[in-house]
Amino acid sequence: MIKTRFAPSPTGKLHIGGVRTALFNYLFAKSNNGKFLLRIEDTDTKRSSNENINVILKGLNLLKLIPSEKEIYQSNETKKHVDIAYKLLKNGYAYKCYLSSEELKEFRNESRKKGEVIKSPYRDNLSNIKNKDFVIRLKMPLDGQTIIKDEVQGQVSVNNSILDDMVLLRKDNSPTYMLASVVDDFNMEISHIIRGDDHFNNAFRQVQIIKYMNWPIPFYAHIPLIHGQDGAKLSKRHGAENVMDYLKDGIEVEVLKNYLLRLGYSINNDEIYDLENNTLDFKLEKINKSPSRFDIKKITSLNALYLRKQPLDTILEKIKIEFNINNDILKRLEFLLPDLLQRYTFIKEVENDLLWLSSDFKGHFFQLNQDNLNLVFGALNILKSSKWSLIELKKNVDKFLAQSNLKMKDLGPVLRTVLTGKINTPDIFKVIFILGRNECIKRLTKVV
RNA sequence: GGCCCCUUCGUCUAGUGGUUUAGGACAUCGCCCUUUCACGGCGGCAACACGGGUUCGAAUCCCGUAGGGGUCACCA
Repeated sequence: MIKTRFAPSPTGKLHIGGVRTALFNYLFAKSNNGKFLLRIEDTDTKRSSNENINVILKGLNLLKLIPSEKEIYQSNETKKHVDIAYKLLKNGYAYKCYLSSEELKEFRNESRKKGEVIKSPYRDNLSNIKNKDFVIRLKMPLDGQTIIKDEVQGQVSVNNSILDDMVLLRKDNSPTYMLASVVDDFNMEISHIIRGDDHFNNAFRQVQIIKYMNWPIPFYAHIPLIHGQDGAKLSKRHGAENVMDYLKDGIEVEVLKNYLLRLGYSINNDEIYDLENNTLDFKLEKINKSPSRFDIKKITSLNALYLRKQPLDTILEKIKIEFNINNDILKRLEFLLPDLLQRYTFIKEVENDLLWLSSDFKGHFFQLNQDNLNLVFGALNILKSSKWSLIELKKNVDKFLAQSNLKMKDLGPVLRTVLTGKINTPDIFKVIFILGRNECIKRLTKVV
């Protein structure tokens, strides 16, 4: 059974890169009739917060990236992690290191200069030192190579000499991420670890624990990071890295997911792939290896495109949920929505139109010059007498314009401004038609 | 600096040795449509990082160089 997991640490908000990782994990699991699990990596008690956990939970829910099972909290698994550390210690695959942080600092400076990895002098020191704090470190193999067959990166090998004896258990007996994550993945029977490229180097070190424990080695897929416009790893300074911000700004969930997917994964030449209603045969090997830049302009235009492609009912439902729509408005909105949608980038733009769509619309006071006043009078006459259909209205207006030796461009903008208070709306005839005779006369009369 | 990865229009990408005058999308520019704003339509600008090989033939394979990124914690 294919099992993937998304394992965020609640030390920050749910950011765009995390969402993409979650999405890939989700898609891959679903494509293979597998399970998508969620594990909260909250072992860093100082930086983790419940608030962030809730943001992650709510965010995934909102994005419809819903785990197959209840989420697991890494902090609840601590005992298992510690047990493994001691088991490794007992079997000679790990050792107690008594280096102080000052000593360690010195070692680091030196090793950095030499381009070597820190070797703790306690690695082979078997004498038991009492009454002193220690950490447990993993005994990395000193020679040979470690090979990872990564589903995205391909086969990559690294000399074991560059692998450091990473800390498994801290001085306070708490497990590090390096240990905890491996143990949890084993216990959760994760078959495929799909995570950010920034973890790639960790894989070579973590796999040693797996080998020492004789556990099955999972498939790895390290996906490239998303970069900001400047080409560097996406971070706070690039503005909204919190997904909630994009959603608040009006990006639709489906668009966000679509864009994130297509950033490094292409489906033919489709700009929008309907993830909701289609099953995608998601293949890890189709993921591009190079990082890509997040382009707010593109995702914005995708949003506009998406609105135009959506069934009207879907959009209408969303509007109804977010705004107060009475029957008056609803009738008009339903009629004009297709035209309106061609003008929107975000659904929330409807708010401006809801104003004049309402019979409560007070309008604005316009000081019209004589020419324009005459036009309004002319229009009033037509509206009072015309048969109320789009065709008849247009016919009568055309007749009036011909008689007055005028063009539509003389009349249209004037009517639009008076009737709607806006300078851009759908076809003015449609506006007039759906507002209705009384409403139009009411609004026009106000300015004469 | 060590190690690892990457490199097609400004950006996201298609392309897996000949079907390619390198295709699409966003952005940008121009034109058309036009009652406004849009939509839409048509068109322009614009890329295989560089240098060597391999081959009858290379964006596609190999090797260098350059550039970019990631990572080097008792953070995750």
